[in-house]
Order: sequence, then structure tokens, then C-alpha cells
Amino acid sequence: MPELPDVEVLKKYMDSTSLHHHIKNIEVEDERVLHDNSVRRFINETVGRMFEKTSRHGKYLFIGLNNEHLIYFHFGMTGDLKYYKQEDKQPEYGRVFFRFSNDYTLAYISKRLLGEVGRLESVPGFIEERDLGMDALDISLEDFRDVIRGRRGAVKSFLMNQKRLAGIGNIYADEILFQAHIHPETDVRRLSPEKVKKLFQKMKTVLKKTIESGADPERFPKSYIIPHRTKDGKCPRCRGKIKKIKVNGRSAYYCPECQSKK
DNA sequence: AGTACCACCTGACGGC
DNA sequence: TGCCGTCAGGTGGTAC
Repeated sequence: MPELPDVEVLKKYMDSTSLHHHIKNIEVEDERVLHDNSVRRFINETVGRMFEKTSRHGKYLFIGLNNEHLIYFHFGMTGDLKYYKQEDKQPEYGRVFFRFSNDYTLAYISKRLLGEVGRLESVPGFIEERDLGMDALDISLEDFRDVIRGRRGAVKSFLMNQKRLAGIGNIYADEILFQAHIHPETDVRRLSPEKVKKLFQKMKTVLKKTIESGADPERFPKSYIIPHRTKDGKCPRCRGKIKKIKVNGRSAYYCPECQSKK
């Protein structure tokens, strides 16, 4: 779930549910999601305040409080948010619970505990600290060309490297490369200027389209490969067999027919 | 600089 | 039924 489009959808979800409610209480069910953050400080700075506004950079969601403090959510591979009425059934794997004065709760959910919740001083400082590249949805073609210039290695690894470009993960990288008809192992140095432009454009349209679809694969266009990323998957374009390989230790699904040789 | 491998975690699934 | 290996949409550290 938690790549750029998913996080953007979670941002909208927070915006429409969790802003401007007095936070009565916070329960940290599993302190491991706070990593190096002080649990006490996190709670002290947040309880009694309200979530005011959200922003996103790559796969990080930032929430500004009405006391100038900021917190962040990162969702790892299995993170999610759930806003629900107190008396409703508590979601599974909830790790941090924000109890609002309207008797609703926002739960930060993380099955595998690979995500992270914490506080920060400033968003630009945080981005700098973590050495995050420009957000994939914001970046211009010019900057995209700059970031790719002088690099080498598999294009898929490049797309997924958060230091170069923030927001794209394993699933959407496969989709972008499929739409751009580029083999995932293609060395970025071998991409013509036209191919780079195409890659850039497909990156934008895939991200925008999947956000519009609520990051729900069932609502993605019929031409998308994501729902076919399975054993025995068929290419939605040529009906050929989808191939699975490893790129940088992660499984890459692609169509050997449509995504020509490296 | 890029890649390979390990670690952090837990759960789902297929094979025996 | 139960155990085991493998895999899963992420990231950080290390070694080469």
C-alpha cells in the first residue's frame, strides 16, 4: 500500500476525517514504531492539540499541529490509517491510537512494524536529514533529467532510490516501466533523451491516475500491469506471459514483448 | 556509485 | 494438522 499514491490517498483520508479535533489521548500500543523518538515527548507535544494540516513528501506524511509541532508517519510495507468511532471494532495491528474529543479514533496501523511514527522540527530539515530526493509528483522534466544525468545502473533501481527521487516503490516502478515500454534492467545511461521524456511522462500519468483511482488496483485502467503481477499473469497489452525477475533483490514483473531488451 | 546481502518484523501460502 | 521455507508494495548498514 504505501508508495506515493497510497500515501497521497491516506493524506486525503486524514484531511477529510482527522483535522481540527481536539486530541484527548494517545495510546502507543507498540513503542517500536516510534524508533528513536521519545514516546513521552511525542505524547506530551501532541495530546491536548489538534491536527491542523498535512503535507507529503515521497512516502512520508507530515502533520502539523496547532502548536507548531510536527509529526510524521511512514508506512513501511504494511502501514495504514483507520478513522473509526470509539465503540466500533478496533482495527487489527493498530500500533498508535489518537483519541479525539468527538469520540472517534485515528489508528496508525502496521502489521509488520516496518513503518515509523515520530516528531520532527521542520519538513525541509527532515528531508535534508534523510537525504530524500525531489518528490516524484512535483519534479519537473528538467530536474528529472538533471537527477538522472551521470547515473548508471538499472532504471528500476533508479526509480526506487529515494535519495534520487522520492515516492516510487516496487509496484509503481513496474507500472511506470511497463507503460513506458522500458525493460526494468535497462541501464539509465542507455536511455535516449526521448525515452527519458517518455519515462518522465508515464511516471506522472501513472501517479496521477492511480491517485485518482484511490490507489485501488481494482479501479486502475484495464491497460495496467499491476493487477497482473502474479504467477501466470498475462500482459494486458499483448496477452503474452508476464515475466518475473529480481532487480536489486526485489521482484520485478514485466512483459518481455512490450518492454524490449535492455 | 551501484549492487549484493543482512537485518529489522510479522503473516500468508505452498509443499511435504 | 503441523512444521518449514519462501515471499511480501520499505529502509538502513555494511562490504565489495
